[in-house]
Amino acid sequence: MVLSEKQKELIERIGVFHEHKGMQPLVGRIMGLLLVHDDAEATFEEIVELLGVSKSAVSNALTFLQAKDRVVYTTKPGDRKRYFKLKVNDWRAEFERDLLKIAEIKTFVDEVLEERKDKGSDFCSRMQDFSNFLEFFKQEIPSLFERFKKKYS
Amino acid sequence: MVLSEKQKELIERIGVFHEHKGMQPLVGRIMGLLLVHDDAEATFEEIVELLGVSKSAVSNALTFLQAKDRVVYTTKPGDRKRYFKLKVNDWRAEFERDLLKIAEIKTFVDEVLEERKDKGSDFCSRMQDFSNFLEFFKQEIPSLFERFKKKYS
DNA sequence: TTTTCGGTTCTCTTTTTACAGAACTAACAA
DNA sequence: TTGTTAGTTCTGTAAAAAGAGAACCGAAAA
Repeated sequence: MVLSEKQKELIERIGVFHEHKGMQPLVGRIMGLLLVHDDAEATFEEIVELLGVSKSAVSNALTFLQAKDRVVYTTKPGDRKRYFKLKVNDWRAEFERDLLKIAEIKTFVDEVLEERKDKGSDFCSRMQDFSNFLEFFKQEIPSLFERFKKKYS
Repeated sequence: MVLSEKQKELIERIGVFHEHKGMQPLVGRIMGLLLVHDDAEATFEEIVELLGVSKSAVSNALTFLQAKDRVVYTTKPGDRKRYFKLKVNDWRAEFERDLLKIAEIKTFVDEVLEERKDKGSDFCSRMQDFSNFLEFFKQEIPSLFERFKKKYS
């Protein structure tokens, strides 16, 4: 396949978005490519050609994406190539991981509170509020998905 | 003040946590310092000395943190120094920003869906589910904070 | 069994990041 | 008016990240 201008531009923007999340440039662009690719999957060679990067870079990026459980590959009978695709089925699990990750700060908030000597201070009480909220938030996550499921069924 | 071993170690861990979120090392450690600092605030000079870094690095990091609305400074009469502290009051706004940020992917999902030609495919329908969920999620955010408020009052 | 294909690994280069250090500046102080 | 304080800005640099390119490797094909 050949990428349209619109597709190329989308890939770049999706790439930058993921870069801001801490991923390396090529990783983000590969995710972009797999999203806009007409077949929703691509071979190793195709990725190299469509993104104009080296085999080594693609190899490393794909290894990373597979380790992070974001990409899988399938094979086809009589074809040695691997067909890489995003695990779109798993958006729920992935999103849940993201939510838990941002709530992870609770660990530090709690440790800080334990360590501080000014327990009664305004500072500590604010931090305690935050910690309480984070606990509440974590507990709310499952019900969030359930409520969504109920709404769309 | 002087930092205890436990405080130093906490600062490093908080620093690394923020690094993983894409912030530069010193920015994360300054946030850590302001969290564990006995006074919950620190002067420019103190930050330089306690973290053992250069003035320029601290200046840039503080400028960044203020631009991101994470840190403010106060002054005291007859004292030219600035006392930098975290905006702990704003944890709610900050957390909301984080949530909106991870939901930002919806923009791309929707653009991808618009661009794709295989509208009826399994791939597209999964992506549409995800987009619907993200919309639902964004709408749920205010009520999340309200429910928390109600619970703790 | 040799060649080809599909991908990996290693080494080297380029680019970017993060910071140091010194010069600089604005405000106040002596 | 000169000096001091508190911080900023500029320039250089060490280290790390990102990727190129070539050598390599294993499985399958010829």
